[in-house]
Amino acid sequence: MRFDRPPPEPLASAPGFLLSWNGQRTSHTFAEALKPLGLRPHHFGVLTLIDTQPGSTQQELVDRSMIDPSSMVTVIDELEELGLAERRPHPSDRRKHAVHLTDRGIETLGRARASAIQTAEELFAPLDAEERETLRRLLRKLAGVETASARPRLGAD
Amino acid sequence: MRFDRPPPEPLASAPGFLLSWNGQRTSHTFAEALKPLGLRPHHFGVLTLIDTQPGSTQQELVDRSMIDPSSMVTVIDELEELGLAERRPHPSDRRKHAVHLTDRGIETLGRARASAIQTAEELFAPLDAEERETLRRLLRKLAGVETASARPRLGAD
DNA sequence: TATTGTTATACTCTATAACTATA
DNA sequence: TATAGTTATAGAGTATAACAATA
Repeated sequence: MRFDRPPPEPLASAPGFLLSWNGQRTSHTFAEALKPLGLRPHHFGVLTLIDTQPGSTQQELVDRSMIDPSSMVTVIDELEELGLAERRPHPSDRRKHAVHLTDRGIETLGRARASAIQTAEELFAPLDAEERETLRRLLRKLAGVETASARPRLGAD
Repeated sequence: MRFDRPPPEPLASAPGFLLSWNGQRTSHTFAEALKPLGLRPHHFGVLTLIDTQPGSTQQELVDRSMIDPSSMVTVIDELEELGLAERRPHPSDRRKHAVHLTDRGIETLGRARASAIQTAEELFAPLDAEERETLRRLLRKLAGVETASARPRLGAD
């Protein structure tokens, strides 16, 4: 699929297609922005989750990411090869690993976040601040995310 | 990716992830709905385009669908195998094919549309009519679709 | 020379099932 | 018996480049 021009009619009039197209373009653009850092979207997502809760087990990361277990193994393998994360023995269960970020992982996550913020800025440029907030609210409602009071948002990706 | 539950935080707070997730769920749900008819989303899209402009060349379908040329060959091959479309000689250029729907293609397209309408109804159930229209408007703007006056919309997919 | 359609191929991503070691 | 992690494998989907026929 090409994303260098808007979808032509009659596709652009179909709400389902519109949503798919915007979603795919978004993933694609973020993926491109992460490439210079040697990362793919899953790497960024998992780095973020480890940062949020250092020492998570792989199973916990699976639950919080919607990535399946075998893919999670690959992602963490790659993060280790890149020197961004490491598996440590879990204190109380020898089956589990406690996954942590390395110093370099923390640095790289910072750079990835900056890149994501800039990408989001470019992607959402056609919308003003109020429209962006409306879109976010509608997408959360559509996804079935609990809208329990005002959670702090991530701003970036 | 699993779509049977909403994405957990902090992913659900990231506008880019939200958009990707909703888009992927939408594609996935439409794909599932089309399976009983033996169709994939590309089949439905191309059937729609042929119906809109019978006798289109494959290149025209490529331009109007954002499907690349070699994939278009496969899609039309499959539509022919299913007895839903056929390549006819182009009246003025022997390199080209004029692609038409068969009677069965027209019937199947009708069934696919009905299925798409029902799927869209289920997907967008969390939003009321006004919210759906707002979402559609914002997604069109985000995609860069020209909002030139009121075009008739497709209602369905 | 350029265009239309085709073929062959390779690549990415993901899903599935079977296996191990521990509990 | 059940769980955490791993491995191997297969499948879907898509992109790329080379090619033949025709303009």
